[in-house]
Amino acid sequence: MARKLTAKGTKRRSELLDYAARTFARDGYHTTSVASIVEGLHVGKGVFYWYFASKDELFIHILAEAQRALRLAQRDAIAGEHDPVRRIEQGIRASMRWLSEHRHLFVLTEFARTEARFAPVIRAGERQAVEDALPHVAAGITAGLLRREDPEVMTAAIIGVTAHLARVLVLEQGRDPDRVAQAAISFCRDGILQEAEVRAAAESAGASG
Amino acid sequence: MARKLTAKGTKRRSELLDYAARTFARDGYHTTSVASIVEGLHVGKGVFYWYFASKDELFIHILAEAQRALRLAQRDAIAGEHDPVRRIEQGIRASMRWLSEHRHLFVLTEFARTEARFAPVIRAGERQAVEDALPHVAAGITAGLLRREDPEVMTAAIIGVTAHLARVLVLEQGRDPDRVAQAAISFCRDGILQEAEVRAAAESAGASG
Amino acid sequence: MARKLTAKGTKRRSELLDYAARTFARDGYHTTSVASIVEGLHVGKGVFYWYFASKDELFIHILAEAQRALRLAQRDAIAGEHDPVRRIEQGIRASMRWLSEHRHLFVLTEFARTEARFAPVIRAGERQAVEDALPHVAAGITAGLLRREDPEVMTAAIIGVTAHLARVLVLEQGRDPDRVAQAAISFCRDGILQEAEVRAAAESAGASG
Amino acid sequence: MARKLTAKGTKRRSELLDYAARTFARDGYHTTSVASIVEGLHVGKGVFYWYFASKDELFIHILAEAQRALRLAQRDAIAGEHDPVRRIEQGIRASMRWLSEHRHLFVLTEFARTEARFAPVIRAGERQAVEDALPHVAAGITAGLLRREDPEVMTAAIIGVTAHLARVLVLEQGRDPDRVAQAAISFCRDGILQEAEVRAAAESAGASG
DNA sequence: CATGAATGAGGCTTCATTCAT
DNA sequence: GATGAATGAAGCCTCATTCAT
Repeated sequence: MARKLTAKGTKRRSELLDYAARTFARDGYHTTSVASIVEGLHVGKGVFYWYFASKDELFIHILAEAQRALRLAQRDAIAGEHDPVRRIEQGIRASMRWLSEHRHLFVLTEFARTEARFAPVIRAGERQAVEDALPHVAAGITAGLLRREDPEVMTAAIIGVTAHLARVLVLEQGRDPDRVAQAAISFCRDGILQEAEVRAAAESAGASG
Repeated sequence: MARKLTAKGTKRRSELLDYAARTFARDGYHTTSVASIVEGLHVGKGVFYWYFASKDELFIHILAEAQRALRLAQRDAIAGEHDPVRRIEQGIRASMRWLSEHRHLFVLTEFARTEARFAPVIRAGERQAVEDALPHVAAGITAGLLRREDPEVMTAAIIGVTAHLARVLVLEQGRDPDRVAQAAISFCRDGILQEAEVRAAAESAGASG
Repeated sequence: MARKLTAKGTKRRSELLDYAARTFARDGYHTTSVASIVEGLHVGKGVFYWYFASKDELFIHILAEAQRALRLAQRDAIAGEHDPVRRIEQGIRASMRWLSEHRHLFVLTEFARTEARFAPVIRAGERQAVEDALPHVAAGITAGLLRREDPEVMTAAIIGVTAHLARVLVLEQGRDPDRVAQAAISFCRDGILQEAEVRAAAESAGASG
Repeated sequence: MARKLTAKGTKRRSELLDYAARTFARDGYHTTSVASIVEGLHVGKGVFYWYFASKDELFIHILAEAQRALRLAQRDAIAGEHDPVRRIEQGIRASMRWLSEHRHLFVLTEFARTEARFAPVIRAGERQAVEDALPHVAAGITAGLLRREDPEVMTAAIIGVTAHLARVLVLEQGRDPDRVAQAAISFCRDGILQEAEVRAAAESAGASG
């Protein structure tokens, strides 16, 4: 494609992208037909194929755009921040908020991973996300702020926690994204284990009790 | 359905279940046709519908069976264990191993979540998983071994870490599941933050350095 | 076919015929599968093909049997009767009662007429019915009891009235077959027109009124 | 459905309707595949489903349209006529002619009655037909022109005679519809019985002979 | 740019019939 | 005689895509 678009054309194109994304997310990619998309927008089928070469291409556009937007949100969030730990925290907060506000795009990402044609797009995006976060983790380790563990593992774990809590607690259970972000941060920072001293106190109390 | 099956029939049914699961996982559910399944097994198309009412029904069987099997593996893993923390650790290890050994079923689960008719199955399974793990987390908190945080959040976070590391590090990168399990456990136990004392030492060293 | 059947075999065969006939009538011939018939009788598919060469053959048996039975009922009804008009009346009564008691067979006959493979069976049966009734009509004309009209037309008309009233009033509306038979007889005998004298009286009354 | 159709589209749609109706009538509804219909019209399979949601829906359209057309023909036929008896006669004539000219639609109606999903359409149409004719019969009775019998029964009988003679004498035997209509009228008006006086004369003659 | 119409491969499912045991 | 299993042609329908206007 890469057509030159008029102002109206640009608008049409984003209408298509947005409506398709929401419909794909709600009904599934395969379950949504091109016909239903153009019907939903009250336009002819020609419109669709004027702006996009194929249904697949449209979907890949949606995915790429979503990844770009999330990355931007994360970048903005850590812009003025220099402490590695707080950068990570801000990243988690921004991600949680973005996933909450663009839940339909989140769902699409999860689907895309399961189909051979789209998986590479997602994997590339995820590698990118890891590469974006890795330096902060590494810096945190170097600065002695973070444990001396494989930084790639740590990064992946943080992403995993964030995504899963976003899905289960925010999207499915409807909890407040900022609170869930805080919980995710707390979990990632300190884990689940009680601090040694407190634990010792509790144990002696338990023994004496 | 619910036919009476002979020994041969039972075998055929599992062949179908297994072959279909692997093919769905490799090529995607929608991309795999019933025709290709029966061709792959060198049987007539009717065989499929002798054992299953529909492609969807077969898929739901696969999902349910996978959830049951993972749950059994987890149950076995914590059988002889009474300490809540070690129960959680064993659960993570067992899950990681199972997901690594049944990666195709893991992939299917992730897809199923993205389609309205299958999502309920997955969500039910996940609720079940949370309910299974929750008591141990709660017991750990009561015993003063775990931080006094929302146990449901903790449980969800643990599941999120485990699943994500399984996918990225084990399935995609091919790392050893037991090592990844250990990393997941370590992350979940202690988080990423360096212990306060070490941190203090590092900071003073950094200051003096 | 034409197997020699044991007593048990004969029973099985009529069970099949009866169950199939009722199911065909209720659900339609094409809509009823051989599988559903054997399932309904809790037997294997082999049973079906042991007694009948094909689904079509079974159906044709049902049709032929139905026609034979109706014909017998009619024959019995006029057995002791020698007056042509009363023979016709008794024929109508017997038919109405039989159709009411074997409504499922009636429905099948109507369907069979609409499919090229079965239509000839029905038409043959109907020709037979006309041939059976024709002599009585002809005798009635000769005896000066019936109008001097084309006897074939009269016969067809009588059959038409009987069948239609059976379907609409007895089967659909659930009226009493004997009453409907009486109405059919009355209609066939005298038509709808008021007798001339009564009509004349009414008209003069209307004129004076 | 309920599409906006262009002139060309409207034409296509009627082509489909007409061709399908004739083919269904000739070969049977179940025996006629959608594939054979579109092949017969030299169009792609999609065309069928562009205009109709399903084979069943198309068929129901055909039935409804047929009923509407027959009703119109009847209405036209009695338009200038005020005498109840002549209205009935004209109705019979118009019906006979219409059935003869649209024999394929007649056949479809008869089939439709035998399948659960179509039967309601037919029954509704038939109720309509009875309701249309009933007033004239009732008026005839009130005016003293027709016998004082259950008008619904009379109406049903008239319809039964007309339909049956149309099928057997016109469609199957190829007789002239107007002559058959006349015979039907005569039958319905006067029945089969010879008038009393003629009968008496005949009997005395027979006695003396 | 846009529309309604058309294409036709391909998908899911049914089902009469046959067969090994 | 009888069963569960298997066959595979054929049916209905969907849908991404193309095209004439």
